Amino acid sequence: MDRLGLNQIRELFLEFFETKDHLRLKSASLVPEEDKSLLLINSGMAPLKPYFTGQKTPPHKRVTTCQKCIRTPDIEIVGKTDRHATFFEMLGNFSFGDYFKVEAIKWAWEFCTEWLELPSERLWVTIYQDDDEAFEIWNKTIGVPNEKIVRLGKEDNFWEIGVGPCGPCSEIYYDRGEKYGCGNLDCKAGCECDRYIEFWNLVFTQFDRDEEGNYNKLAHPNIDTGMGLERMAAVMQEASSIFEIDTIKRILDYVCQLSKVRYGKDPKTDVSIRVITDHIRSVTFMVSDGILPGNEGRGYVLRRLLRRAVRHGRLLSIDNTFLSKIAKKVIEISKEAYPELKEREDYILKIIDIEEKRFEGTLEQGLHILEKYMESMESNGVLSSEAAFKLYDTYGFPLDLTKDILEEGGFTVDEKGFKKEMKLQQERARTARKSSIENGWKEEIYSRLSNTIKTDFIGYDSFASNSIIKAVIADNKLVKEAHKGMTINIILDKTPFYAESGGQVSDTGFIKSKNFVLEVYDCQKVNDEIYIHKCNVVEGNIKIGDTCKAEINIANRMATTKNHTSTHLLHKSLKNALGNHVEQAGSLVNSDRLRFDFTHYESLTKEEIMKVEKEVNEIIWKARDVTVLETDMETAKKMGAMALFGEKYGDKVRVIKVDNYSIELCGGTHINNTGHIGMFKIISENSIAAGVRRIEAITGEGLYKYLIEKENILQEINAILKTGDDDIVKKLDFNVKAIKELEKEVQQLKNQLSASSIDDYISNVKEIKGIKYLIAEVDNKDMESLRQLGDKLRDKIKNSLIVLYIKEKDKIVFMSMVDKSAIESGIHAGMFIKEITKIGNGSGGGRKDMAQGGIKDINKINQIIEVIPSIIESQIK
RNA sequence: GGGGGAUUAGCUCAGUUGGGAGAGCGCUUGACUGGCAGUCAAGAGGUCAGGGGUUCAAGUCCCCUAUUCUCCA
Repeated sequence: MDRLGLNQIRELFLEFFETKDHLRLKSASLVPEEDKSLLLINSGMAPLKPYFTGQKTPPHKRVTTCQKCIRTPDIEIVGKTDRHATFFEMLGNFSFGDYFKVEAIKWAWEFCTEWLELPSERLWVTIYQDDDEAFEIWNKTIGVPNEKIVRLGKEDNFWEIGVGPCGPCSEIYYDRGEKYGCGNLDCKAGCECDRYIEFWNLVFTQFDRDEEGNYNKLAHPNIDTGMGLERMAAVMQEASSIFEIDTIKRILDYVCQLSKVRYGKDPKTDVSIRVITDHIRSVTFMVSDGILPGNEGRGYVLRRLLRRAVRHGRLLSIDNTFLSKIAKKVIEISKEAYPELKEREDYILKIIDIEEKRFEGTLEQGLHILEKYMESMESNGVLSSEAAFKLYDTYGFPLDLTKDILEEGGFTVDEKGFKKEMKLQQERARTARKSSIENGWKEEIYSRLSNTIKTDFIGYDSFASNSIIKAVIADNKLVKEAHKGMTINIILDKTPFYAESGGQVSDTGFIKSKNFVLEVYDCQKVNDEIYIHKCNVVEGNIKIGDTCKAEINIANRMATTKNHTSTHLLHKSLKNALGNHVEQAGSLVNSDRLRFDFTHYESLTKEEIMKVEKEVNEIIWKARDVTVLETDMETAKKMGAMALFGEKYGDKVRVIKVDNYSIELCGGTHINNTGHIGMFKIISENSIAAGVRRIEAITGEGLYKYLIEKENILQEINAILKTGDDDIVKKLDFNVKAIKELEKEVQQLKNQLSASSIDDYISNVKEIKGIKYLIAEVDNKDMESLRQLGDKLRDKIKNSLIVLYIKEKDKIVFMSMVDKSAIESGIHAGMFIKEITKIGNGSGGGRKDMAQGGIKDINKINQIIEVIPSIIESQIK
């Protein structure tokens, strides 16, 4: 047995199954394409599901893959054990209704013993307890001795998930030798201890479980096998943990080199080293598949992995940003099998860097808050679970960090309470999810249809077609006919209607015959094979088999088409202006405008926007030719075509080429010369998520309308300001300045006015028990000037209580001020206002020296004036 | 999808039971000054995210919306 490297084993496996007439497929993206039930690809067969369920026809009946996978449920354990990892690769061979048990078992054995040269005496197998067929093959055909075939129950060796295809499994184990064993007499394959390691699982999908729980035999059973590449490598290299496998070890060593911490010295730091080693692999691959750190879904998984890695980096006292350096190592090691890593290297490193820096900000904020908490804590105090949880939940500050810092200050934290809060939070989320999970499965009807009907799309060249109605669907059921007033879905044999995809909205239009008129408001496609026209029956009756004329709204299509070609120009121009890290992250193209989301780490400057806009317009004005050609993926890539993250491309791809400027894969509709676009204008630029910007732009007729709108506004302004376009800015500037100056002047005059009238007010001052008091109505004043007047009066009159009021339509507002010496005598403005406003059915309050209040019953003002002396008297000490 | 925060001057942020919008930095002006963020003084700068409500009175309380951060799924 050779000590094969991980990369060698992968290649051997794929080659082996190629010799058995398997088609080698590239690893699918970690982002599931059509499976909404899955967050991330977590097994080798996950991306092939549609082939197993019959939804899609596989390109070949025998397939072999090496699939990148991510699993995070055990994230807390990773680093603490030898085997757990969030990222792993799964080798698999698959049969879609072709070969079955005999071949699957035979080839698995052949590969292990002849290609990998594993000694057969070390191999054990397990089977499902009732699967005698598998036993016969292992025992009779292969020659595995009776005692090395272990029968296991449903829990271990029967694969099923709810309803659907399922079946028994058979696993192959490797015996690492007695020294790893538990010593029990009945220790054998399947034992919990570390002696027997399972590395290959063969699933024989031979049943279909229905809703009543019956297992119905499948006419064409499938084979689905999975072999953990890391586990296999561990066996081949006699590694005691996955972290000692050649490729992974290189990453681990690099972590040690960066942190200057030796591996194997301290169990605590070892955990951190392993966590970083594992997590960075997940992070690098996730980013390369277009996932961005965020607050939900996959983005959140990514963020959590990345931040955990940073956190452990700090535990190793790495204090500068380091993750992207390790990511670079990952790329270097895995680029042969996953060329997308190298292709997007700059981008991947940039995104990781940004997120790591962002996390630093989060930590700083949390630290600030924690310090505040600590200031108000007694020595040896315990931080409440609420406070700790809030730090974690709201500010993203890790608990272990909270603990460490508290410890340094001699404090502790209520961890039990924290866990309780965490549980509550999880339950809240779970119950909320349950109530929203009940949709889906409605598309099933179309998946079945796609086996019998196909729609021919002719809309690239024509706007109308003579078609035949192949299916009519109403209320999610197939019907034979429909009539006026119904909302139905129609499938045609051929159609000019573009179905929504690649961001471009669907065509609208009409389907007509002498018997009926249908208005098409939307068009969607299923499996790229059937086009579903959503329509209202405007007139007449329609039935299957009718011939008809399908016509799209041409003006709409043309406007949309212009916007779509502009989107390509924008994409290229952004790359030119900002750099190669710019990747499309979403787009919407309709007849009104285009919306383009792309990865970029900061807002665009005005200059950048203008530069981008100008470049696009120059291509338009130079009237460059746009050509479309169909080719295969290989050739397209060689031509340098930009392809999108997560976008699925078939064997044949369309390449849209704008002269020598832009070249991009795209299934949308395009004009044949950029001149038709007329003109291009960016109307907004903003952020929609961390690291993702959104640009909205308009072209052609839409832009013309936009200009007219702006012109109208300008004319209105001109009319109001009585100026022409040339002077408008000057005039407006002048007016704004003039208004400010006038306001100032008014304020000054008001002050002067009240100053001059101050003497009048003073002449009305009365006195009781040594306290001078004044109550006066003030005209045409706001609260601000009331206060200023009050200030002045109070400063002028010693030992005083000032009460000023404004009469409004249905209320009176009071303001009261008391000077320092009067306060010493016991006068309290707040209490005073409370007393007098009570009389007039109002309320109020404030401080000793200043208070406000109001009444609703304005007739009570005289009564209030009368009682003032007695209130003052009662307050004097 | 669910929960918890945040949004106040150009920037970083204070703002007590609701009662007079603030600090530091930056900016402008002036004076002083051979020093590493020079010193001192004066000044400009605010739709307290937007909208609605409660109240005599809302930056502050309640509701909605937007943006953003964060946790959970």
